[in-house]
Amino acid sequence: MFESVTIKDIAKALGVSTSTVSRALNGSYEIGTETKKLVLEYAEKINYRPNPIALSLKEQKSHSIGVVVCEVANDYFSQAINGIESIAYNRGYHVIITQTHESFDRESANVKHLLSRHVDGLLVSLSAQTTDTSQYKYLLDKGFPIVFFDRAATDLNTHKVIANNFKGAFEATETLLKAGFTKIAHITNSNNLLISRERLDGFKATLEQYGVEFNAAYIKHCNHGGMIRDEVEFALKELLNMAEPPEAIFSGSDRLTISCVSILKAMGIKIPEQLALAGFTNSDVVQLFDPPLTVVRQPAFRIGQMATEMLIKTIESKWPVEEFSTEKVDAELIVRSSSQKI
Amino acid sequence: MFESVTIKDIAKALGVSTSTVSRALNGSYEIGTETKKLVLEYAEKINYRPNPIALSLKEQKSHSIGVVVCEVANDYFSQAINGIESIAYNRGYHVIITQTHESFDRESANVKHLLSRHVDGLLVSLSAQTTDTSQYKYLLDKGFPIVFFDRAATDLNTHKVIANNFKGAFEATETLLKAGFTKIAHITNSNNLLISRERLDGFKATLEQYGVEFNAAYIKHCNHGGMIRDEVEFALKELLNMAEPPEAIFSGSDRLTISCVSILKAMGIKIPEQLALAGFTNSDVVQLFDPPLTVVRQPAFRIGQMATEMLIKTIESKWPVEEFSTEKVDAELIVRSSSQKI
DNA sequence: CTGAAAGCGCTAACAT
DNA sequence: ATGTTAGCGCTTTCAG
Repeated sequence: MFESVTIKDIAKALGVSTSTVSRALNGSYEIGTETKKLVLEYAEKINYRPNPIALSLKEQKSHSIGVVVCEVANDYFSQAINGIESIAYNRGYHVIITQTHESFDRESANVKHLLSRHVDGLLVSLSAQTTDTSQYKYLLDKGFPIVFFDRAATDLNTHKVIANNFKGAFEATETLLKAGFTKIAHITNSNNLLISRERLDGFKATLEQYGVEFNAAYIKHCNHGGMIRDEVEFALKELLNMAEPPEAIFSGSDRLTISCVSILKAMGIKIPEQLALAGFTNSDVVQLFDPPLTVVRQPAFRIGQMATEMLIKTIESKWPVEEFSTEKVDAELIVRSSSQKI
Repeated sequence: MFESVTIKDIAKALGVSTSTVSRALNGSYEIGTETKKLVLEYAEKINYRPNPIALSLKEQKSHSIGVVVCEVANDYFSQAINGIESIAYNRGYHVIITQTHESFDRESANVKHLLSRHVDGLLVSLSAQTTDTSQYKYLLDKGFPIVFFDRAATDLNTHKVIANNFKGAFEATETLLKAGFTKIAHITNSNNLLISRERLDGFKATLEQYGVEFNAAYIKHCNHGGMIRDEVEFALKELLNMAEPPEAIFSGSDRLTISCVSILKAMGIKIPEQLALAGFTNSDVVQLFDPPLTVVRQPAFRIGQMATEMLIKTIESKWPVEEFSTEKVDAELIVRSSSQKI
């Protein structure tokens, strides 16, 4: 490896012991002011940097946190990672990112891999396929710090940071209703995901409040979260081929919203004339779409930051954490023309 | 830390020495078949995983690679990181990502931070502000492995993976010329970046080949690479206020292309009727724009993979690497309506 | 074929 | 106030 200065080099150069150097560097009181100054100056001069690996071995901490997301190349997650990174960096942690590609097996393998790397804690957003959360339960029971963000597990007692999905879905549905649509379909991610269930609940609640009857045939679950285009296309075609096809769609995830636009365009369906659309997405370019999209945008950066703050707090807590909190942050509805009645 | 099984536990349980266990685990030949089997089985049974931190300390290798990019929340870089991750994961390396936000100071700090973390090598894409590459020179001279991707330094002798920027720019300009535009402006990133210079060269070469005179006033450099919207807006306004304003724009980066569309829309300028557009971007949703965008798309995922393969090869090379190669990969021109003459 | 011991860089008792 | 030493988990001479 690229050679570097050790505490031993300093000790030798100054004719003191390594422990003296260590004490000086760590600002211990039981050391002479003179010696301390000497060591500090010399260390500065030769640009000494403690070896984090040695520290990790000693402290049994790696100062790294593992991140599990479905994919990096996704507006929501890349923004969240940006937030995670910003906090972790400042707190001296580094971030190891892994992707599940919505597969439970990949997710399990990633968690194992991260643990074998001795990460100090985990920031996870479940894959769409995941129903078995026992590996997390096992870890949490042992006191291992885990914070879920966005896609949390319902049955696990730990810190969570999630968007107010119910409210976001409510507002999106409401804007569609207010625009004059009553036959509204909802295309959403796997029902395994809590976010899907919450968004569906928000959707239903809005209909109820506005006195519109709920039609179960208008709900389509895409279990791969839009990763498979055919799945979305199939759902869309089924909806359009109904005796009474919907007039509007509320889509429940980043990828689904984009897929819907893409597929409808390819099919020659005009938005919003033939089918209006409002959906969750964190893409910042949807106002440039044809038509500009009405979206629910989550504060992904902030969510990443909050989750990381909670995780580091848990990691650095002296006592086993027993009290867990769930932070809920509001998503923002941005109304544009895709949800307007022409 | 979350407890884990060590070689010592196995040794104790089996009544052998730690070195025997180590040898068995590492498939050394100087060990009895019986003992070996015993150890292997027991290790398997109790799910033993070697401590990577201890290994790192011993081997003086961290099995991690540092990545320096301007930002994660950018289509090009998130795709590249995806590629980096895919290779690194398979080769047992983990990836530490840092962002410069186009600032030289952040870049320097990130490199220092990564080094203090003892990464085994660096994958870097320079910030738009960077002109001083002496820190990399210093490291390279010491034999430290660095691979540049996308935004490489000209004066440094090391591995590089870049897109064929000249060709990409040539084709984009050509499609504009063939559509019938002759007054073409070029908005690009800081001239500090080699990619900017190569793209400008490609632009000039096309004009020359098609016998169109080059007009220096049609070249606008945005030194913050589109991070600052006003900068792009100012450039665009200057162009439009010229006595002979351009009929088309060729934009030289992801962020600039998107910014141009966004600003022109806000200004009420119709694309391509009033101003046609073709530009570099890796966004996968630009065909949904109004109008669908003509773009040069780079194989970012592949570039990330190649750079990582080269880096790991260099890291694991027994002998100091003296021969460096520059891999050039083709970008793809995708023609859509933003570059058509109406 | 196997065990003992040193050492990677650092900290923290435990001496002096 | 400073030095000595052990130990974190592992590999690797060096003995036997």
